[in-house]
Amino acid sequence: MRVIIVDDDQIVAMSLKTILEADSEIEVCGCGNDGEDAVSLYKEIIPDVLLMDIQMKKMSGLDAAKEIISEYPDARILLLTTFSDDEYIVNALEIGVKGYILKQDFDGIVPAIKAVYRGQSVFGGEIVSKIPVLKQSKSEFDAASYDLCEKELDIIAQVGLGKSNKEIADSLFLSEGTVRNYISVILEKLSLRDRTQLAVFYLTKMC
Amino acid sequence: MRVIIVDDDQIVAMSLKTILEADSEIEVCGCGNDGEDAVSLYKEIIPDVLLMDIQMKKMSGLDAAKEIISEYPDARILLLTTFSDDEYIVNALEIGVKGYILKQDFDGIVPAIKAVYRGQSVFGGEIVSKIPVLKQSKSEFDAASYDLCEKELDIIAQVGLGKSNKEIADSLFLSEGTVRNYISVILEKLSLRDRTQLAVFYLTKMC
DNA sequence: AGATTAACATGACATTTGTCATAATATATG
DNA sequence: CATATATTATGACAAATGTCATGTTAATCT
Repeated sequence: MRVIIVDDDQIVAMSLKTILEADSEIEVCGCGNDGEDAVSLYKEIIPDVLLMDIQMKKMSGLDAAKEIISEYPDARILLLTTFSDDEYIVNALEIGVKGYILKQDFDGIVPAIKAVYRGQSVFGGEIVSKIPVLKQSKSEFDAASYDLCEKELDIIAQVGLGKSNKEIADSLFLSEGTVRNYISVILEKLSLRDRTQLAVFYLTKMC
Repeated sequence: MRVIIVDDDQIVAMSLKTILEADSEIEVCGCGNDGEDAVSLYKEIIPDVLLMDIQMKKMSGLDAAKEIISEYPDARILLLTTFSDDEYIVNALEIGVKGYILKQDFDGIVPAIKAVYRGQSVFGGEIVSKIPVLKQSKSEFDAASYDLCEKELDIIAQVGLGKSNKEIADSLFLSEGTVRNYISVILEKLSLRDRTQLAVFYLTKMC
């Protein structure tokens, strides 16, 4: 299993090399220090796995990965990140990187490389939970648990569209005062303060 | 590293056991044949990793995973699937499963277990590309095209959280009247009527 | 220096909003 | 039938909101 290591920080790069070479299956066949190194080394050596830092001068790991994958779609690239609250995760997934793990997780790097080598994708720690689809997980909002009736839900939906009380009243054939009362009750039930918070609640919790 | 194996098919379960036990770091400390086994074995043994088939009679691997994770949120569960075009992937991610790989990928299972044991998440083959996020284009809202300055964007974001003028004023060290004026200008620029519409705009177009 | 502009503030005002007490009507339930 | 209960409505009131004209200060430009 031939691996290339690319990291801005010489010390980190050497530490990684030591860790990887302690495993008999792995051979470190190249080392670089920035994204441009990564691209040229990759083309020259065509390793089994490219282990690369994300934040580097000259060319970021993300850009290097993009360039490499555009030419070698099956490239197995494992990116290293420093913090788990990393916003690059979606970009990395879009580019087609095979892994994205925390640099600090020394023990995890070897198994991650092996898994990537086998064609799997690996994501460190909390990183998976940062993927937006999952955050906007339906959250299974339950109207019953808030004791909201059908009409109240109608009204909430309209507030969530930015409608005024008068507009809501007209569309439901109610008086404006009635709508005001409904909203007052809804705010009480949901422990909210005003219609703006209700709109925010609707859009973030009920959609 | 203590692992439980749960698979509908006795033969597969035994094969897996043989593969895993060939690795000196792994100890198979339990075997089951359906979701209910998985739940009871998990509670009894509390293994480091639970390796489980998805499709099983009595109780599916997905349901079992859900039940286990609701009680043990840190449970490391690796699900096995037969086909890579598997639609359960998003559900699995939402439930909080730590891995989802192809049963056929015999060579990949051991590294996958080790990576999961280290706290990483592993997804086999093409599975990652099935995650819907990747197809969603971000709205790419351009503040400049609406002629909004930095402070206005700050205020919009706070309206989008449901804050009152007073709260916004306090957080930005402005007077309430000033915030009112800012919002009045913002509404004009965005052709909106009130703060609720602004919150809706923010949440749907700017996030 | 004089003029201009940006950032922040005030006060007055109309409107909208949220709360509350109360009540009319219809429907259901005993 | 009598009594709940749900639905809708009113009016009064306070508070928050949005608009507008105007003012202050400090920085910038000519």
